Amino acid sequence: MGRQPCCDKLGVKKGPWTAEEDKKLINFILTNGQCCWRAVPKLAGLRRCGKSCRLRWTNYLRPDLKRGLLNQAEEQLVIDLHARLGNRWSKIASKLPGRTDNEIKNHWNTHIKKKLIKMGIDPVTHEPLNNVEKDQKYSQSEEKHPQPEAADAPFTSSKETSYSPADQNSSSDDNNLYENDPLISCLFRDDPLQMDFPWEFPSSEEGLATFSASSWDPSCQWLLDCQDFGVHDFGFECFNDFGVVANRERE
DNA sequence: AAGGTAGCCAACCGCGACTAC
DNA sequence: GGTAGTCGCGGTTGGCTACCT
Repeated sequence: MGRQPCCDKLGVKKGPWTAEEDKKLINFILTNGQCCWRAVPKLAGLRRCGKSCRLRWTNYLRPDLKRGLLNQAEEQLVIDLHARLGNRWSKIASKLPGRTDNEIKNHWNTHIKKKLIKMGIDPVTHEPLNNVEKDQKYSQSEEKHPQPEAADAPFTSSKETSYSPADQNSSSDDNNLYENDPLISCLFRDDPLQMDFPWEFPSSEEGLATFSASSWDPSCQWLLDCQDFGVHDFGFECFNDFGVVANRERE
């Protein structure tokens, strides 16, 4: 016999999360850590699927999340990584601290894609749109993603090698394919990309605030983020408690 | 002011890989 | 070794908001 089903569809709530549900989930994770997602809803007293809990946590409630639009440097990095990896959003997100794959995917589809098209660059192949049209005429039976030429791809680095987004299905050969590119090879190590530029983002009324990615302190951002996702609805008392719990755990 | 449209984003769905039984 | 559950990922959708006519 296998395992039990992830959730018994009956009685499982769907749709937007309420402040109360968020509170329960946050409280549970901060107290118990991320364990088996299947068990989370039951243990946390939620009528949700474990899958839904995981998504809510990773995409919205995680204390180390950055809120707000991607800055220019992040956007450039996303474009660069997408040129090499294609739609492997989780891989791309793993190199952008505080950003989720969902967030990057949304940003790509709503902002970057349009920007690139406006600039005459095909967002799939990262080639100039004219070239893409020509390629499609010449080789309709060939691969969907022609190999980008380094000189023609304005958003790719000078260290361009022979991979393309078309390689995205060849997961087992990733290491071999990308080992010559420092940027890509770092994706297959556990450590996040060390960016030597500071994160810059507009802080409400003080112009630009800067902080370095390496000095990232989740506990600080956690407190700042409370305002961002409408924590007022939760009641601040509970978040004071979370802060205490989180700090205790760190000690 | 009201209705229509476009943009944005949180959340869901379905699939594949992995793994427990 | 086969079956079935879990997890994570990428694609898609639906609802809310802002903007336009």
